[in-house]
Amino acid sequence: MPRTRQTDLAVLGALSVAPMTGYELRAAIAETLGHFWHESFGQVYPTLARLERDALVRRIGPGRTSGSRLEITDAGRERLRALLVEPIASPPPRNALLLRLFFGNHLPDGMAISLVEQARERALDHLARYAAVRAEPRGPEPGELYRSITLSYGEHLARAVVGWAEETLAILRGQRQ
Amino acid sequence: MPRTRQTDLAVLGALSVAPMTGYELRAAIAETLGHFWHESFGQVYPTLARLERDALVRRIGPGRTSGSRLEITDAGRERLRALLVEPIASPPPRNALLLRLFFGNHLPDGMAISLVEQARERALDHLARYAAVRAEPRGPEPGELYRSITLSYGEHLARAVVGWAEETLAILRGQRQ
DNA sequence: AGCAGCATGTAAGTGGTTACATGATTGT
DNA sequence: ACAATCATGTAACCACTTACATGCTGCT
Repeated sequence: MPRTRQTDLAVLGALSVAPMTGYELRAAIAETLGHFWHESFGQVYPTLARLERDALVRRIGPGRTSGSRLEITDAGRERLRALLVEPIASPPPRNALLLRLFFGNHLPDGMAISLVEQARERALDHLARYAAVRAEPRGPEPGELYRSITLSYGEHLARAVVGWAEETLAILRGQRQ
Repeated sequence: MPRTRQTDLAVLGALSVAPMTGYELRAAIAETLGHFWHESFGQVYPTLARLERDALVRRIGPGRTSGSRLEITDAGRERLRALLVEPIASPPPRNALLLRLFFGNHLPDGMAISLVEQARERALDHLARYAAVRAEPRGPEPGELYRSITLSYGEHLARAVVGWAEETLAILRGQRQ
């Protein structure tokens, strides 16, 4: 079970909400799934072409300006369900921050502290953005519960990073003198 | 600043601790950095060949059975320091679990709950492994502080996942009846 | 003699990024 | 007229995984 067709899942999932052009699709993914998913144009367009060839999506009327919107077909919805229940193949872990920190004794003075501070700041940044999203008024749409659950995941993890960073900074700063 | 040469960093870092064969190197990375880093053989050997060509590592006496150990050179140590201070280029986020959960309303009944349960279990598993590592007796080696810091990161994050999972399970189970 | 573990590599393929090229539409 | 944004794609490249091929060493 390769780690493949993840892009298909994201694309079909997004199109299951509403028909979109490739451009809108990418924007929708960046906006809505942005804090845990990413697709580039170089990935979106070839994927859409393939999905269209396999009749999982279909071209319909024009988008906002030019271009044609793509709509998910029944076969596409079926495919989406099939992809959703496939076991998750996690990519091997690769945490660049921890890799650097692990070799912290080779780091120039103060660098380790600065790395941890940056991590803390980034996490606080994320928390602020999540709070902003939470503040937006929303109706009780069907996907709303699950949107909130993914947001909550981001919040828990960001808070954990802040906690770790503050603990670690206390240790590293204590170590210095 | 491409997301490249991360493998160089991991390899040079590991060799800065002790000379190793490619095989030992890979095992050392899996053991010590295992919870936040990964290298495959198909990556390790070409990298070692390139580093040797660039005189950042050098072949020395045989390993435990056959094969030759590789030692980091002064140029290699310099390179390592240079890589360590390079800004971190994070790969775009791609969380397969959240992607599935986000489209949770397309998931068959009970599937969302099962996904969250699995995530909880995996996190508990990680915590158990971290605890085992903590229990191993260790001397106050130079890298020990930083090893502990990366472990602590793993612990904070795993606890966050457990917390999120339990909160989420309560919500999803409440929703069902 | 045979097996487990040590050791080294290559080849093919994949998923993905980045940069480039191009053009239409809308608002100012 | 011009700029910004909408829109669609391609080409080159990259890191990485997987699978395969090969052979040595030490133990039983």
